[in-house]
Amino acid sequence: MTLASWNVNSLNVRLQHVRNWLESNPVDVLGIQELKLIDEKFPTAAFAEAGYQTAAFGQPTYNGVAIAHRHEAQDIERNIPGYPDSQSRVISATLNMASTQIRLVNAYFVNGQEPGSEKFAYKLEWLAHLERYVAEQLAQHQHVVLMGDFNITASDQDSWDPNGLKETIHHTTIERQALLRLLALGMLDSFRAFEQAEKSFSWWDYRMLGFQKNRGLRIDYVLISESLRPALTRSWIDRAPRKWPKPSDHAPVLVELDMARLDSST
DNA sequence: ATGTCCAGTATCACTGGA
Repeated sequence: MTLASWNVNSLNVRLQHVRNWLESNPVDVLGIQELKLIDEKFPTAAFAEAGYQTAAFGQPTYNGVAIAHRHEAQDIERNIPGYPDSQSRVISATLNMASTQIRLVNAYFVNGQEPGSEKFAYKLEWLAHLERYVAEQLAQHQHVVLMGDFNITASDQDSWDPNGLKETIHHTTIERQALLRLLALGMLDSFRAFEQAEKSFSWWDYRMLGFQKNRGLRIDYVLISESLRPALTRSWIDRAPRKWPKPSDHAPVLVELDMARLDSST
């Protein structure tokens, strides 16, 4: 099965891109971030026509996340229990496969704007609650996937200019430590499980010819629980939609799992 | 530090993104 994560930067504007992309990339699951629309405006019918059920968690103007899935899903959860948040950033679902289940957490991490700002404090607080939430998911579910727009570069190799941007937003030590703590819970950065080209990024600034010059960041991830490592066969970033007219500034990140490789006897 | 590019609001200038 194939899972993908994509920050579409307004589903209103990008719906046709998503439909076109799903047509040539008929993934089993797509986690979407930055819907920028309310639930009443979520294009349920368009996804149904494409063969996907959906669970959405929107809000006016900003944020918003959704899961489009071909398999049956249950136990939909919105945001982080125990952490009241007016911003719609997390949606989770349990996906039923033939013989097993995957708990999927799709998240739009806080941007944080600038270290030291109020928004940065919110980012760190949100990250702490997410860590607790993922730990709970791992305790309750055999297989867990955490995907989304993390708004953090995991290391210098995930930035086009790690020296010039040292300790700026997405590059600070404290953000990276938060991401490392997520991994330390027993999650794997699926992209780095394979050899990848240097300067592989998932986001490029609209300005200053960012994409043409490949001045980007890798800030979109699909983390899988260690339990799924035997099933991991491929992980990649699809840069193609970033070349389309009026693109999202993010590219989809994909993971391929061969669930048949999991030893169900253990 | 600043400019620059994009989306949304009910605009004609602002916030927020990253």
